Amino acid sequence: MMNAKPTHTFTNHDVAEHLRLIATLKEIKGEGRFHWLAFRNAADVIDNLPEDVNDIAAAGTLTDLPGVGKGVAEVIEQFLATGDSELAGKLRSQVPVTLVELTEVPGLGAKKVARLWRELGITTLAELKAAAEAHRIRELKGFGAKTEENILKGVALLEQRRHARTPLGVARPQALGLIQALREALPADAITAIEPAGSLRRWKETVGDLDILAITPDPAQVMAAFQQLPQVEEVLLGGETKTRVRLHGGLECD
DNA sequence: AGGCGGTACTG
DNA sequence: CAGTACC
DNA sequence: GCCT
Repeated sequence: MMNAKPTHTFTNHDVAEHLRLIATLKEIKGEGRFHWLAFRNAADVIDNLPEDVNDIAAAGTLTDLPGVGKGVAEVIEQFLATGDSELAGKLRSQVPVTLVELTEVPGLGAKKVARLWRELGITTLAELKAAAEAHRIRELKGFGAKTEENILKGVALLEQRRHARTPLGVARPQALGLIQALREALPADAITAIEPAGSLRRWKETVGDLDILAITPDPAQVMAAFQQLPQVEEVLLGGETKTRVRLHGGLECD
């Protein structure tokens, strides 16, 4: 039986990444929020799908998926068949794809990346680093010395982290440990619900940081307890409803 | 046709 | 305060 | 863009 097992078989994750690429390029291009957000949402849906997106496409029921309408479905079909899409192609001709990695520098979003590109001609991490070191960034309106420092830190972090992501097998037990510790540190009714989020929740093979989500009647109490856990090395940011810390070992956690 | 979250940091 | 970035 |  020649039952068609195409040479180009793409996983749900491949599709999701393609949709994310489109979303980011659209965002850099300056399209309105909801245009690109739709693609990012759809990407998350596909990424978490238990079924194979190839089967769904074959059945012609892509648009039954939440967040997948005519536009996204079209892109998915093209991608599954060719490994690319017209939309992505058009976007690539308008925006350098290398800008996408700049977007991964913490503190840099699409807006800033777009300006760095148009106003300073920066398209790569190396160029970004050079410009920051030469203090060319702070010349831009809305950018300051602090932003420049953060960019330098961010680039360094990215260069390291790129080759040092944490395996799920290490990260998950740590997260579960934090959750348990938090529960034990507080009265039972202080936390309505608490669970891993982000890449942890999506069972990605490696994670860049830990995300934990808690539902509580008293956020301040939980934030305080979180910051005082023994696992915490340094509080990077402490808000009323959100806290970011660095754990012993370097892993960061929200 | 109309809606599409909320907070924290920077300048 | 406005603009931006992130969860 | 997608959903209601």
